[in-house]
Amino acid sequence: MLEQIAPLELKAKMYRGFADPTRLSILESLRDGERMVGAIVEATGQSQSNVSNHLSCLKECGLVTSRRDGKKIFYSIASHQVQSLLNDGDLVLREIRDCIRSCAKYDY
Amino acid sequence: MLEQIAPLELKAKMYRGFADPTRLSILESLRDGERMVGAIVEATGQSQSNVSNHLSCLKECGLVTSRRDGKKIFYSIASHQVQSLLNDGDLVLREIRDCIRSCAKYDY
DNA sequence: TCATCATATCATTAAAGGATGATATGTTAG
DNA sequence: CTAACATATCATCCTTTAATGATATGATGA
Repeated sequence: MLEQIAPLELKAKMYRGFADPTRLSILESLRDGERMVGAIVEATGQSQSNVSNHLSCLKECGLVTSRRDGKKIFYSIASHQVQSLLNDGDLVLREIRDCIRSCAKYDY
Repeated sequence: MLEQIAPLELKAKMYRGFADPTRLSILESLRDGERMVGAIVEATGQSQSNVSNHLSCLKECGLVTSRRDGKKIFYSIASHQVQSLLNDGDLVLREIRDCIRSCAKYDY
């Protein structure tokens, strides 16, 4: 099954990691450096279980990495390339800010 | 309402344009240059109404632009910056291809 | 004006997706 | 060993999302 998945769908799947507000807020909280789960929970204002759930997926997708230090687990952005994508996202948003604000779809 | 939407949600909203397979295939079909709707329909293999619906949203969000030539409407990627984001997406995907393939979420 | 071409819009439906809250699991100090 | 800390997992539910197919709208040539 998965062997036959087209690159396009893989790519869309990748962008999904950025397209959900909770996930994006997690990634944003990690831009300045690694954080433990508890800190991500505080930074994002989401429930611990929700954050854990999303982190699990982001990690499995390869967008973040983790390391354990005793009871604590630290997460960080997986690569410079992911950071670069986030930076580009900022630039695009700057361009289309007014348009996207007025679009009625995806009213978060 | 919309005035109060946080930048994070705006950004997630922007990434949404890339995270849906149909939308992404539309954007991908435009990377080499502008196309009329009919051609996008062929390139993506989606129904005309579905393509139109997504194009409408992509346009309103500012990710694509359009011009009319008689009966035909041509769409193109809105800016170099959007192209750049697509390029970065390719690079990230290259890095995480094996991981994301194995992730069970978003089985397109 | 009307038929044809090209595209946009709309109502409906089925499926996907995300959050919650309880609970399970892993680590560690006393 | 046990309690406390930190995090992961799970079942459920509600909301959102995308596709379909019919139809509306716009442009044009005869």
